[in-house]
Amino acid sequence: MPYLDRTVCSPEPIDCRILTAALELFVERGFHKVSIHDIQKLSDVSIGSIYKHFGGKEGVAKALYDHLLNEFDELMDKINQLEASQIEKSNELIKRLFTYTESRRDIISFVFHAKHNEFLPDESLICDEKPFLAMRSIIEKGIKEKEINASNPIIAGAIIFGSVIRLIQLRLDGVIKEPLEQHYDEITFSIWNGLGKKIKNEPKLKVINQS
Amino acid sequence: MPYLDRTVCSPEPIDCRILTAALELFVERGFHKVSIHDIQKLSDVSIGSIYKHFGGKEGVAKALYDHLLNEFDELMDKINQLEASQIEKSNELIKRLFTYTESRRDIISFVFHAKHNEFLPDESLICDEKPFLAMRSIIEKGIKEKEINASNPIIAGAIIFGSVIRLIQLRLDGVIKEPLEQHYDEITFSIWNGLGKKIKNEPKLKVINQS
DNA sequence: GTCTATACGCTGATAGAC
DNA sequence: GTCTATCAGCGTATAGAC
Repeated sequence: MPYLDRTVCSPEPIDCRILTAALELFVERGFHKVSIHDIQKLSDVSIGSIYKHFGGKEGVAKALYDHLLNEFDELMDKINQLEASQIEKSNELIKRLFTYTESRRDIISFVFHAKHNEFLPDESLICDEKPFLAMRSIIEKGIKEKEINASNPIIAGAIIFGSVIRLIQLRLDGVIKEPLEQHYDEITFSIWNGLGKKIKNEPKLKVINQS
Repeated sequence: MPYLDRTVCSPEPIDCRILTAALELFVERGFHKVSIHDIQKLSDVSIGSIYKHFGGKEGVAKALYDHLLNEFDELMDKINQLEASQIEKSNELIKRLFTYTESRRDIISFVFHAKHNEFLPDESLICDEKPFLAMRSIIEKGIKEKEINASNPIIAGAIIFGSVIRLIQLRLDGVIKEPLEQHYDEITFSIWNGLGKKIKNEPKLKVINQS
């Protein structure tokens, strides 16, 4: 996957150099604490060129956002092409996200850790973007096919990927010391089978075991 | 609970007026898009006074942060005084958070939706603050007392409260249309009993039913 | 303690040379 | 297409009157 990477592309095209530098800075300091001059310095591309290519700082952020969402969407396509149950597809996604959290933390950080609406005001919510709709659609199918036991796909999605995103954030913040891959089995098991022991609604549990 | 509230305190002390206005603005636009002049206008307190009281915009944000964390900490104290299992305590917290999300969305938004490290650089991570440690401690006890079935309290906490925080965010963003209280039963059930139907590790499920 | 007016620096943006 | 020099505006912070 041709992710933006400062170390890989050496005589990179100029717009790639800009985006790569911007990603690094945005993740490190946050959008608002990065100036055009900072991007200019790190990318070694003149301010004029930055304006020519992207029309300003917001334009750089938007291009970066679109580019990374596109990469993420391609990943979702691959996952959707798998011959697998919806839960297996979800788990594959979780595994890949954990791997990227270690290998490309800047990308994961920008997509999942940033408050995009603060610097992309016109942008629709990230959860309405294509790859996130694909995620939701997996959950919907899972519910329809009685694989996932929930009444509402949005809520089910929030529970599943809320957990995953939180784990990723804690890992990025250094609260979790070990790579998340290491906890993959426990996490997916917990998500799909629950953490609880004391069960109030006994009847419902039986539904879970049935079929 | 004496939360900051513009409508309640009418001839408020000056510092309360500043904090209340700041909270409103920070939540609406985000910290970086609010200027001292904006706070001055809304609070109707002069810039000089704002500097005297809080030493600047960051100072206002820090005071707000401390104040709200303190309120949250008092809530955790109350919950910890309940004669209840750890799961019941967690559920009580979840219920209260859902209620506040409807009644005091600004507070919830500032505490859970903001990226504090972007404007409070020296501040420790929010998950290391007192009330969050109290949350973690509930989980730890739950695991020790074999109430919660997990090996690692941080991961268990991430799964439980990651879900909850995500739901709150989706509610604040308007993606979830109904008040979360309405989904409380389904959510807590899903969190504690899992979403999955196909269970790979049959043995572990039996452990869940036991005792 | 509270306020107003002002200074200064930084940032985004442009114009024009190469 | 790429760059440099420069400008205008905003936002923080202060000094000093009341």
